Amino acid sequence: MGRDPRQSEARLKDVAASAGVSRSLASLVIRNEPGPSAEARERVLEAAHRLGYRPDTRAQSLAVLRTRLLGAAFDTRRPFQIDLIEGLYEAATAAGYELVLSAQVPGRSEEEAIATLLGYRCDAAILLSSGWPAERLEELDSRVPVVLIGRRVPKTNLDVVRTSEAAGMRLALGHLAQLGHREVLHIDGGSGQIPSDRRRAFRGAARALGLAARVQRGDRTAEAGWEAAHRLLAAGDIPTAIIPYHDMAATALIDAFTRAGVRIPDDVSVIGYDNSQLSQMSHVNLTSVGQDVHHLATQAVGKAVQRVEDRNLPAGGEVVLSPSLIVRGTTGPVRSGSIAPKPGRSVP
Amino acid sequence: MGRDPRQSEARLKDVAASAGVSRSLASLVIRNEPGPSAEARERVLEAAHRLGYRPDTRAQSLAVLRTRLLGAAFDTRRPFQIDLIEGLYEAATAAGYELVLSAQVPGRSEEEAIATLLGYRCDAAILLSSGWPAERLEELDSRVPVVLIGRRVPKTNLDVVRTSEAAGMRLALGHLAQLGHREVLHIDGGSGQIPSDRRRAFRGAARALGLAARVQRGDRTAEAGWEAAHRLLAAGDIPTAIIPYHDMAATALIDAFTRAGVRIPDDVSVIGYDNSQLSQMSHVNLTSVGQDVHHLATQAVGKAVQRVEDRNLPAGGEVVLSPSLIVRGTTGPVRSGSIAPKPGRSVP
DNA sequence: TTGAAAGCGCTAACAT
DNA sequence: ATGTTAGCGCTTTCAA
Repeated sequence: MGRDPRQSEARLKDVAASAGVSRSLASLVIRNEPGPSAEARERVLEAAHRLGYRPDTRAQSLAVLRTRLLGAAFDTRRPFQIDLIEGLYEAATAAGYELVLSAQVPGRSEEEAIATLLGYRCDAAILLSSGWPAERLEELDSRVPVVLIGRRVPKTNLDVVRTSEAAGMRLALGHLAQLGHREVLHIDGGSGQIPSDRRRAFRGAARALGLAARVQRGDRTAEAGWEAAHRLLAAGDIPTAIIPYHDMAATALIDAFTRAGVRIPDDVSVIGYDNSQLSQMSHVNLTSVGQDVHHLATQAVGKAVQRVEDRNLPAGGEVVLSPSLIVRGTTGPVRSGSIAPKPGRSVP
Repeated sequence: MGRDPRQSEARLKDVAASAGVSRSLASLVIRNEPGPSAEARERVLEAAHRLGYRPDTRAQSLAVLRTRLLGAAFDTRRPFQIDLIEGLYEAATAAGYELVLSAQVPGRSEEEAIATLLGYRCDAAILLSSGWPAERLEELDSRVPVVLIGRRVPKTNLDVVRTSEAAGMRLALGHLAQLGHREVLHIDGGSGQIPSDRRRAFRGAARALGLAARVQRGDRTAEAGWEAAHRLLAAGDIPTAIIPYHDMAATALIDAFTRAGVRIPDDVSVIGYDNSQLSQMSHVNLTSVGQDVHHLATQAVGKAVQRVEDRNLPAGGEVVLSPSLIVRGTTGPVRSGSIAPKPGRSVP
């Protein structure tokens, strides 16, 4: 077996030797701790640079009994979580922690994603997509501080950061009511805590505003919007305002309607959910209930860090943020007169 | 400072003690190595389970001088790379490695993403989105085996796995030619290695097929498609076939056209690039040149692992895969007669 | 301001 | 089949 042609990774020892100082001195310099003389500092830094030295985070964390690592488990298939990742990096960095990602993908369960995080011994875990029941989450939380984003976990005191569904629906339906709409339809997200909360919030807000509320079953896919549109077209029963589960479904629904000659927002107003990159694209231009990703991420990291730094702290319960409504081009005043969709293509 | 109320993480030592065996025996059992008796095995496993033991990957890798970690640097803003991640997890797992992700996001440069990976001491780095020049990549490769996905790096022998742009454009333009199109337009992706390769491939394929080729400047955003469509509409100069840079741009372009009363594919055929989840959505139903994500990921992991296991191996150059054309609903036979787009909305 | 020594959790080579 | 010992790269007392 031949020797590695590649120069083996430089270690602190090498840097110290090369600079002619002890390892501990070199260590202090590298971590920018006070102590070493300016001259020693310079020599060490020079050597480190010359050798391309980079501290080994494993050894480092092993020695200090802390990883300063925040684990984040997310699902590649949920665009909203991708947005969240961006905010988490920023917040973690600001708090002096590193973020380590573990993805849930088809073929890699939440189970595995979380197990990996535990293997890294991250100081806390932030779960963006947990479908786990309360008990499992609580058990996990007894091993490492856990913060959930987005999802309510009833009957527990787990750390949760989420956006108020009730407030979101109040904003959305309030906007529609103001535009003169009297009947609203929600295409829901199927089963799961968030869809169910959102559904309930929809009903509650409609009742409070005196709007007639209808709910149609859907799921978390874009297809659900597409199918709902076709169902409505087939039934010839098209409400003046629709709130699909999220932006993806809303976009698909709009597309189906547009192709069928139903005009948005002239005939039907549509409000999405998540204010995702998709909704922001100018050709989509979707009115949407936005979660404040930045704030969500900051709060989650804040909670995590708090529990890491004071390990006596128990889980702190929910932080509920307010959403905002971003009014774009898919909502408008209700038009009198009936809708006469044309089947088939939309051009004369 | 109070004591941690949380039971401190169980260590191998604890498991061994609890099972009444030595650490090395416990280690063998945990790693499922031959040696320990069935009875000892059982005792250790039981203790491990009871204590919720999970090996510390840091300590493990430190001891074996290998992390069995494949680092992947990607960009959250590029949907194609998200798809790739899924494939990489699968391939890495199959090869007995773990995948560790490091994202490039607005506010976190490629620089930092890669530095983090080096800190983890991953055995090899797979770069999905490198914009680095050849020299920097070569220098990095001298520290740790590097495999690039997607991007050609001229004049080097770096490990690269990519899809042939030439073949992709041949497929796309061949399909269009067969449908009777005589003139094709490419909205390009601006500057960068991939856009430039793709542009050149477009021109080459058009020439070979005897098609009139036009190229319009764009960039890597969806907006570029939207804007291109409006430019064409304004100029009243709409070709019968268009190949935007990627699916996102294609979708935006189609949307702009549809709203203006230009029918797809009746008036204009459109082919996207990437066969992304977006293009697969039934309401988008976009004919698209697909890169084989699974194959791309497998090859990249294969190359990485090869160089990890035989560290004498030099970088192995390019692997170029063949794309395929997924024909969906946005391409059709060229129609005789001129296109008369209606400005404004699409319904009578 | 600097150095020596112990230890973080684990594996590996070598006893027994 | 099982235990002992040294060491992975780093930080951290503690002494000099």
